[in-house]
Amino acid sequence: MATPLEKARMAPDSMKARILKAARRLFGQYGFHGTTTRMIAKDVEIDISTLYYHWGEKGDLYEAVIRDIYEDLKLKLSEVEKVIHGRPLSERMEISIDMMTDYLFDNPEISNLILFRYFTKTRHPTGHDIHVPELISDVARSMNLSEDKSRISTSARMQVLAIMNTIHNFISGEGFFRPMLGLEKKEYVVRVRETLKFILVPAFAGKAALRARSPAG
Amino acid sequence: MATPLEKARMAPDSMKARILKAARRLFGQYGFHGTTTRMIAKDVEIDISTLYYHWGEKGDLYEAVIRDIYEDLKLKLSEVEKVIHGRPLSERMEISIDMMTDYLFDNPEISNLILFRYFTKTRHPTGHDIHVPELISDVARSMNLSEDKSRISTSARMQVLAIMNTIHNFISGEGFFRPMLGLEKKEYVVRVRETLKFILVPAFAGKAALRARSPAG
DNA sequence: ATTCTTCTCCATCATTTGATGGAAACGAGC
DNA sequence: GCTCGTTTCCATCAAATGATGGAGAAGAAT
Repeated sequence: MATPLEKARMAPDSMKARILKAARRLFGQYGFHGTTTRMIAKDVEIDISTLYYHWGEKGDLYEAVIRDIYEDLKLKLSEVEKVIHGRPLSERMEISIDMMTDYLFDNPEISNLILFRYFTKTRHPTGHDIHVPELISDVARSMNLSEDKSRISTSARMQVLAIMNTIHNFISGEGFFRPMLGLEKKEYVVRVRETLKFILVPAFAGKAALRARSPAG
Repeated sequence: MATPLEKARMAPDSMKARILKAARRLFGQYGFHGTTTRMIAKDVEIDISTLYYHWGEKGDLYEAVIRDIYEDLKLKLSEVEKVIHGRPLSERMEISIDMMTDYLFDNPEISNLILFRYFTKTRHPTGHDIHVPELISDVARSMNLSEDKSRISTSARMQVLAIMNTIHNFISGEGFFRPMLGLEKKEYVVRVRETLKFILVPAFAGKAALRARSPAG
C-alpha cells in the first residue's frame, strides 16, 4: 500500500511527480505563503485544477514536499555514513562536508525548505516533524558525539544542529552572499567548503572533543 | 531633514513608531508574504487605511523595518566592540557571544528578518542591502581577522557570515528547536551559549587563526 | 461499440488581500 | 467659535488566490 508520496517518488515522470518537483523548487524559493498554486501549475504547464486533482489542498502538497526532501536527505546521509565509516573524526567531518555541500548545492531547495521550517510560522497549522529529531540523532551517532548510542545528549544534538545549519546557511544564502562577495559560482563553492572546515573541524578535532562534556571550561 | 524612519525611531509612542514595531514583529514571524497589512493594523488596533496613511505600500513598510533592525544591530555591535576592545581573541568572542545572544533573544525578530532576507525570494523586487557588507566588515575588523583594515579578505568575510548566522539560527529556530530538545527557555539560552562557544571559539583561538590563510592544509 | 476509469481543462466561487477616496474627528492657532 | 492642517475610520475596489463542479478527452476492458 503506497502513499501518494511514495507513488510520486517511484514514477518520476508521472504528473504527480512533476507537480511535486515543481512545488519543491518553488516552495523552496518563495516559501509557503510566497508560492501560489497557480505558480506551480504554470511551471508544470497544467491547469490549476489538475494540481488540485492530484494533491488536494495546498497545505497537503507542502507537507508532501517536506516529507520528500527528508526522504532524500536521509538517503544521502546514510550514503555518507557508509563512506566515512571507521575513519578518524576530522577526516569524517571533511568528507561529510564535501559530500553534503556537493549534494545540497545540487538540490538547494532542500536547504531552503529546512531552514524555512525552522524559522517561519505558517499561518496554517502544520504537523510537527518527526524527521528532524531522528536525523539529528543519526548524525550525532555517526559523529560519535555520544558514548550512549541510544540516548543522544542535548549538547550533542545542539552541536549537530549547529553544524547542519551552518551548511544550509551557505547553500540557501548563495543568492544573497555570492553577489555580495563578488564570487563566481565555482569559487563560491570552494570557499564555502573551506570556511565550513575552518570553522567546524577544530571544535571536534583532537582534545576539543573531550572538553565537550565539561561545559563552561 | 529626517526620513520617515528616523522620525519613527525618535518618537517611539507615535503612531508611525507603533506600526513599525508591530510590523517588525509580524514580518519577523511570518515573513513578507505571510504577513498581511490587515494583521499589522489589527495588532496596533487601528484601521488598515491608517497604516497606509503613515507608511504607504506594504513593500515600503517592509523596507523600513529592514533598515530599522540594521540600525539597531549596528548600535548593538558598536556597543559590544567597546566592551571587548583590547582583550584577547577568545575572550572577545565569548563576550560577544554572550552579549549578542542576550540581545537577540530579547529581539528575535532581528534574527528572523535577517535570515529571511538571506534565504527568501520576495516576488516583489527589493533593493539590495548596503547594510550587510558594511556590518560584516566591521565585525571582521573587530575580530582582527584581517591585517589590512581597509580591505577585508573574502575568507574573513565568510567566516564572519558563518559566525553570525550560527547565532541567528539558534535564536530564530527556538520555536522549533526548543520543543524538540525538551528544554525550558532559560535552559535553552544557556545551552545555546555553550554550543556557540564550543563550535565557534576553537577555530579562531590560538594557532588556528594563522592557518586561516593557508587553505586546504 | 460501449462502458468505465482516469485524467485534464474551462468556468466559476468565495475570500483574502493590497490599496484608495472621502467623510468625520481632533487639535492648534487665531 | 471658526479655520485649517493632521489624523483616523468607513466603505469600497480590483486583483489575486485557494478551491470546486462538471464537461469532455483518452484509453483500457468488456
